[in-house]
Amino acid sequence: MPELPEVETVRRGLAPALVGKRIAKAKTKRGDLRFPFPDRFAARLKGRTVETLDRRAKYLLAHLDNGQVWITHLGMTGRWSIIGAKQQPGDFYYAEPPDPTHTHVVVELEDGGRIEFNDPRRFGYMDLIAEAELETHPYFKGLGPEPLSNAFHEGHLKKAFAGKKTSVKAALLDQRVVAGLGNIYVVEALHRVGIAPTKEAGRISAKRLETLFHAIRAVLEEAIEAGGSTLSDYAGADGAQGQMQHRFRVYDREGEKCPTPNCPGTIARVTQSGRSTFYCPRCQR
DNA sequence: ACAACCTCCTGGGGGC
DNA sequence: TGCCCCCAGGAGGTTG
Repeated sequence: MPELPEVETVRRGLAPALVGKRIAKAKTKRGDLRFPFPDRFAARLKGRTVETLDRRAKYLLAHLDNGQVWITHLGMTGRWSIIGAKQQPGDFYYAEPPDPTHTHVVVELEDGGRIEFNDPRRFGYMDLIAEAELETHPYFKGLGPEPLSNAFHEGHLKKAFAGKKTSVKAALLDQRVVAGLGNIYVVEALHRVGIAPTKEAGRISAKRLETLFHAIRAVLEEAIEAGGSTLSDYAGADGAQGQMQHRFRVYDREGEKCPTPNCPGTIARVTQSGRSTFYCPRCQR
């Protein structure tokens, strides 16, 4: 799924269609995604105005004018699309609708805009939460810092990894350590700094953790700039595919030559807790 | 506390 | 062409 850069790309694409707009009508096409929709979900959206569209970790947060926050998690294959024909430059209604078989939520805005949520695998979910309960809600309680915010800083990983016997890859996938990383960007960040994904988190020097900190920032920023990564399902709210997949150094590149200058290694694939890890055994230690 | 494994679900790709 | 198996960006849950 959508990791942080993909969710951020969706947020940026969706915002012009949604922020400041009043919801004329919302419709769910089934009772559940990963979880059941909250009670009277569609009725509670109707008539509300979206004040801001934020992101926390991999969640989209639409703050409504009644103190409620409309949450979307995209799961593995969730997409928000702004539907309609582009009439003139600056219009933001231009996505081609994805396969309607898996369109589960349709929201019509009072200005005539329409957005659709599509999710073949239905690992995504939505919820409505009171703003005052956001921080204590199970979705958000315990989430680590936003990696692109000041709350994530050079000393953070040292503190978070201290004494951890788990692999550095598992540690970085743990949303309590730092929020928003997923399989792809963890693997990419580790290659950039030459740390083996299997390395015990608590045994990495402070100096190397500093370089890792910078690599995490860099890879996420680059990915956002590239509009995220499209492997199969992911697309921005305007329907555009991401471009970051062309810049992967190791992800899904098993058997290819290691891109590190002068490294004679070959990218390997191993399984760590059921997920694919790609890395260069030669230059990642 | 932690690792390994399983689960939700659908679709695409490779092998035969 | 078809079938079967494996794999996939998340993440919560259960075991041991």
